[in-house]
Amino acid sequence: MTSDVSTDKVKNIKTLTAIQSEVESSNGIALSVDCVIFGFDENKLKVLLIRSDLKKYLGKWSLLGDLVRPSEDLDAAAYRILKQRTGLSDVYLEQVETFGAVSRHPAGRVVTVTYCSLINVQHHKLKILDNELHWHDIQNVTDLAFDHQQIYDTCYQRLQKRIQEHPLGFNLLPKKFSLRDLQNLYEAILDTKMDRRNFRKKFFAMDFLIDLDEMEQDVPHRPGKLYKFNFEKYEKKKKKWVGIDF
Amino acid sequence: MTSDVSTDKVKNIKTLTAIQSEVESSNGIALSVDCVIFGFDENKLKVLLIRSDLKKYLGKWSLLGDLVRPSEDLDAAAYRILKQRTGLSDVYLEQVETFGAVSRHPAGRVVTVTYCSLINVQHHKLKILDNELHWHDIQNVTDLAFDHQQIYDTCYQRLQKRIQEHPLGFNLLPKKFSLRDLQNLYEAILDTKMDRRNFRKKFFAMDFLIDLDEMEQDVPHRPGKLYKFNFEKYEKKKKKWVGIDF
DNA sequence: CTCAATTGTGTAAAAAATACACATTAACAA
DNA sequence: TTGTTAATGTGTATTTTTTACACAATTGAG
Repeated sequence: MTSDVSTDKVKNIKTLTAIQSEVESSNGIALSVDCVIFGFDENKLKVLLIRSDLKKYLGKWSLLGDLVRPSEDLDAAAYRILKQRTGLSDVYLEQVETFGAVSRHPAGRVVTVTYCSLINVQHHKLKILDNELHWHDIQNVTDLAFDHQQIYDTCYQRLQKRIQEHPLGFNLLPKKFSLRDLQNLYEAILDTKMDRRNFRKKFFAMDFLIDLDEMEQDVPHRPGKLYKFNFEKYEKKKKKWVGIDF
Repeated sequence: MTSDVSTDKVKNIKTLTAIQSEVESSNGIALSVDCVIFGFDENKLKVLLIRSDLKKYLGKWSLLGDLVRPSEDLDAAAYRILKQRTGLSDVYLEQVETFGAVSRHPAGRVVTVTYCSLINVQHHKLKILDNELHWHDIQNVTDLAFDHQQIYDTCYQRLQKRIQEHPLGFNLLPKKFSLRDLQNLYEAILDTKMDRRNFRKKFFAMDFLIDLDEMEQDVPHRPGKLYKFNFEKYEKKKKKWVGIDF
């Protein structure tokens, strides 16, 4: 883990204004990566946004992104952005869609490849030192800068779909969690209520949970058991995986 | 319908060599679109490929693609390629994934946005006049130029998945078809055998088939009924659509 | 007229999803 | 210490969905 992300930011992260000048000086199509970074905290699904520094979008929030460097793989660019902004590496990242309407960016022709990322807010919490960067409840994500609202909507829908096919949710939880935590997460992402007994049945049947023989602490009621996710077992089964159903 | 696609081609379609010089003269990242165009003929799933004209890939087959023009939307570029190559417009087209490894193209940095397209071979049949362009059985698609094998594999997997969630198969069939045709199509795409009775049951339950009160002609056995697909009804239901299961 | 090939149809069995209730545990307040 | 609160942990019956499976009817060909 790096010691100070804010320093990195000042040094390495281009502002949108800087991007603008780069795009203008180019005579072709510029390529960027934008990340929709999801987190889960206080039983709410959150997304990490930054304030736009373009005049046109003054005060609006936007996704985290940057231009792709000439000798950088696309995925590497997405990882770089995540690392710079959250200090986290080794996180879940999935390419979602590429947006390339001619006039989507006021600075010129910028095509953007978008990625969806799931991170564990506990691990990341202390590293946001820039007050222009905030976790937003997904309820309140409206009217983003550029075409970022559309991008965000697409990524959120993708997340909803993917989490019903693969147990990705674990990427959003701390290492140890209770089944209630897990269900809260699924209910937050899918925006539904589920039957507690059937939910447990389904997850136990999947057989990806390792019982830690520990209990929740400091809860004002009967504590639940804690589990961790069996990533190895999932990776093995993933090839043949057809899907979960909720 | 345009009268002569081959003329269009000579005038408008860049060769890969031409792309190469464009890429080399640029100092940034070039952006292209590649299309995986699927067809269905003689009960086999086919994909449209063209011979590479790059020395490095001499004799190998590659996907149909072109550079994106500076003032052209991404989707428009994909439609343009389809129109130029098949003469067809108004076809099913879906963006699949963007490939951007630094050295994926020998001519320089070219990031490519890939699209999957489904077309009706009957409508298109007469328009291939270029003998460097061919329909290939999907069984025989191996060792494509560039990273096109990977791209093709990704698109084929996507097709297999999508066709189990949405009734896209109709885009590959003629307007009138029998249930046997439909089942042959699904069996070809998914590479499985299905129970005839259960297959029929499932499709009738979906309620997207319009009985034309016509019969197959010139078959050496009892002829089957012909149907057409109810696109309007599907479009209405699509919003709430969760998925078919096969 | 018979043969070959394929269509069209229904039902029973198995599997999966859903609905639903009560005893148990720990923290806290009285 | 005891009762209250708020949640955990568990099993079964019902419904729905999926699967497996067989036989009569139709057409063209010989």
